[in-house]
Amino acid sequence: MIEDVGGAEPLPGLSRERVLREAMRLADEHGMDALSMRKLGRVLDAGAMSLYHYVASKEELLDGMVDLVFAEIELPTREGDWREVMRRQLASARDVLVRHPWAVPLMESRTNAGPAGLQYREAVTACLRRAGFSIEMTAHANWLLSSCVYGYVLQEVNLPFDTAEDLAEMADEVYLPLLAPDRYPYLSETASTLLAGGYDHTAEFDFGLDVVLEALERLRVRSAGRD
Amino acid sequence: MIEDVGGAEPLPGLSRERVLREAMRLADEHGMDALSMRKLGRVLDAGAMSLYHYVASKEELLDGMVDLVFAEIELPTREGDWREVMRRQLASARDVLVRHPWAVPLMESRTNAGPAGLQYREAVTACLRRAGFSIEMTAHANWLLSSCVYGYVLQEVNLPFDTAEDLAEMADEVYLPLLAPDRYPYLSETASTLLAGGYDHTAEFDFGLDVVLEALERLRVRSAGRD
DNA sequence: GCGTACACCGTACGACGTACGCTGTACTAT
DNA sequence: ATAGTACAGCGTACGTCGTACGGTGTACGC
Repeated sequence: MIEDVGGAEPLPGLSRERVLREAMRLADEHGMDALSMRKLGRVLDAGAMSLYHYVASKEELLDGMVDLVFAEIELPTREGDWREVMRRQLASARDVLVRHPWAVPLMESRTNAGPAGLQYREAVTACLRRAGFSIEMTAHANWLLSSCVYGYVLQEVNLPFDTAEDLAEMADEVYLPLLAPDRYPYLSETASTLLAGGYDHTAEFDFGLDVVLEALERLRVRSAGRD
Repeated sequence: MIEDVGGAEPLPGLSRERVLREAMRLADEHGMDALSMRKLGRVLDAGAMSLYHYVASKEELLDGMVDLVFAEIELPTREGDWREVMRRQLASARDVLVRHPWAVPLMESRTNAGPAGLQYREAVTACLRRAGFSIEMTAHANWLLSSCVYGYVLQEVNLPFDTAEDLAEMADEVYLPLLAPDRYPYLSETASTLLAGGYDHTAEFDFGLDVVLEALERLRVRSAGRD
């Protein structure tokens, strides 16, 4: 059967690229639960089994999606203060992961890094090494910074509100009753304060990142002075 | 039908407690994929549908499991230097999460904190507040420390080896071919070095934690001096 | 004109979560 | 004693999932 190449829509037949892209779109818009081979096929005007010409299995599809996510993250630039460079880079990583929240748990259970994932890690490692960190310290820093991003996004996508208004709306109905002050005095104190002052995901992220970057800088300078 | 109370095995009929415990055992031993209502029922000598008398849905079952995991984490003690207390506490958290790796992605997609989860967060918040952190700074510290633990465990359970021997074994077959030095010079440099020196998950965790704790202590002292 | 390769699909199998309605037992009110 | 009610547990069935398998038609080399 010949491919229907009539429409103005992007229908250049199937391709691995198109399959992965559409899978990402489905996951972004309707969540990971909505991503089934049948639904993906339907979106692509194809049968479920046709997809298996481009991905070996659903697992491999997920691997590919994760790699596409890595490819979206800005790589560290080559010049500039390493802290500034990493700040920009990690902000981009957070951005991308928040935009594709399904990717975080996926990265966790996935062992096979794709080319984009490898290139990403290579670039970050390179940035730290060029800044003067030793190999061991680079490994430490790499771990710590990645932890912050992963952990932060994990927490951000978890919270059931996106904006300060959402938060204020939910507070009365859900949070305050849950956090009875007599049972959870400290939590409820914190909740009230944050509620009053507004809550900004980005500010929270930047603050933590700053603490870590400055601490690492101190270690870098100290070890450099010892050379 | 009367319950068969003959055997020496722990068979006190069904109960929410028993259902949750057995679900955890299944997930621990055979992974999250193996946790289905049918299999869980079989392990409990019951039909799948009987479980629905103790959990409203599989989602609620997962909520309960997550809360049991929180309950396993040691709470911070009341006295001692806050850094030492938190170090112990977070080490316990890492320990528990590595023992139940399925819990990490679960915590991510779960909005409803159970009593143990709330109590855990309350205790950590209390510890930081009593150490002298402001409400805002406590929130920051809480976020940062949690991120480290989550992110760290995310990375640890990801790595396909547990011990240094495992790593050495896999290295030749998998890592070194993957990390071609001409394409990924920095990564392969790091891999060789870490391989030669051995790799210790605990040391890596402790190092990063120390960096963060010391940085937070500096902030605490500085703000205390301003009072 | 024929053979082969390939893109694609329909069907089917065994798993899954769970809605529904049926059992048999235990307890309470009369 | 009897009837009524509540409840623990189960069997069956529906619609979903991933995917193995065996088609079917078109394109192209000989």
